[in-house]
Amino acid sequence: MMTPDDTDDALALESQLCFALYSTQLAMNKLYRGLLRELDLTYPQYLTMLVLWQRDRQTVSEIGEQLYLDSATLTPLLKRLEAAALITRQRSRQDERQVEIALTEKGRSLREQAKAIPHAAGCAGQCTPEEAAELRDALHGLRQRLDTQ
Amino acid sequence: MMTPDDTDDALALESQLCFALYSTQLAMNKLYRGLLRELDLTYPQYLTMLVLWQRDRQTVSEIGEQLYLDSATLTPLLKRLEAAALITRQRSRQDERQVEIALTEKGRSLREQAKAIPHAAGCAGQCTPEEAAELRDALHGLRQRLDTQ
DNA sequence: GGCGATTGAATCGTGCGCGATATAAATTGC
DNA sequence: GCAATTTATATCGCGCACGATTCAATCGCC
Repeated sequence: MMTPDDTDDALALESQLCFALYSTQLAMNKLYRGLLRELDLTYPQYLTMLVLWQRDRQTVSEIGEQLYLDSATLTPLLKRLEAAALITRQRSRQDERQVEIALTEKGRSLREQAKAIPHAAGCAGQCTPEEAAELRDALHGLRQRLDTQ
Repeated sequence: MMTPDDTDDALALESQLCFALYSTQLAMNKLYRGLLRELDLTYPQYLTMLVLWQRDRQTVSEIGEQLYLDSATLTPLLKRLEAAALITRQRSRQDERQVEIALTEKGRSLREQAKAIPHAAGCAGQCTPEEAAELRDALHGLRQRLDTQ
């Protein structure tokens, strides 16, 4: 049976997946702000460093593909990482349109301090590795379906 | 057995729940940008309207408690909703520190157009209601654990 | 009644995200 | 070989988020 406010329920804030995602991301951001304070990184800067720690020397758009960010976001962010002496930005010789991002020694060595962060975050979320992996995979699945729209 | 790069795996971008959350939220935001274009609302503005459609006449901090946002974010956002003639902002008589936010007739009537959005978003995410509810609850649980840290 | 503490909103500064546009380099087509 | 198109990055403008601070109103306490 259809009640008059079935559509009301659909518009209820707490019933919506999108708000669960939004507010949890806000909380996660807050958590990482604290964890990253002593590394002097913002959360998107940390993600960028993760990408470079996995593979050094990438172009702006290669980094962007992995983070789902474009140059309008990355260029200023990378300039700040450069100002912090964690990376260098240099035009490619082969293709002058591209800018190669490379870690400095300081950038590489920051990785040691960063190693503690995933575990600290896991503790804060009070997730077992299995729970975390399951939720992660569900989110990646959702993102993929959203991306292909 | 411990391999030398166990910690490397922990720092891998795609292995991290936080990045799954981050990138899925970016994708969700992009989806809503499209859906909300004809309502002339941003996504945080839409969430604010959801709060007010559920209960009219709330103070800035009451809205903030539901959205997990503070006045530094809400005040300018609410001023934009006021400029769009969707809400009014008025100092409370009883307590002059508070500002009461109320829907205008235009704000109330926008709800009719918004009714279509949750369903459209559900289709885009290609989730069954059950999947969506399960993921939503898992996220709310995580957020709660993150908040109480 | 008066005064220090608290509360609610606003303001300021910084750093994302991203649509739109610009610019320069490389590639394609003829 | 050169004009037209495409590609990679940068720039601009706007709207969040949020830490830090300010300011006025209210509360608590004597």
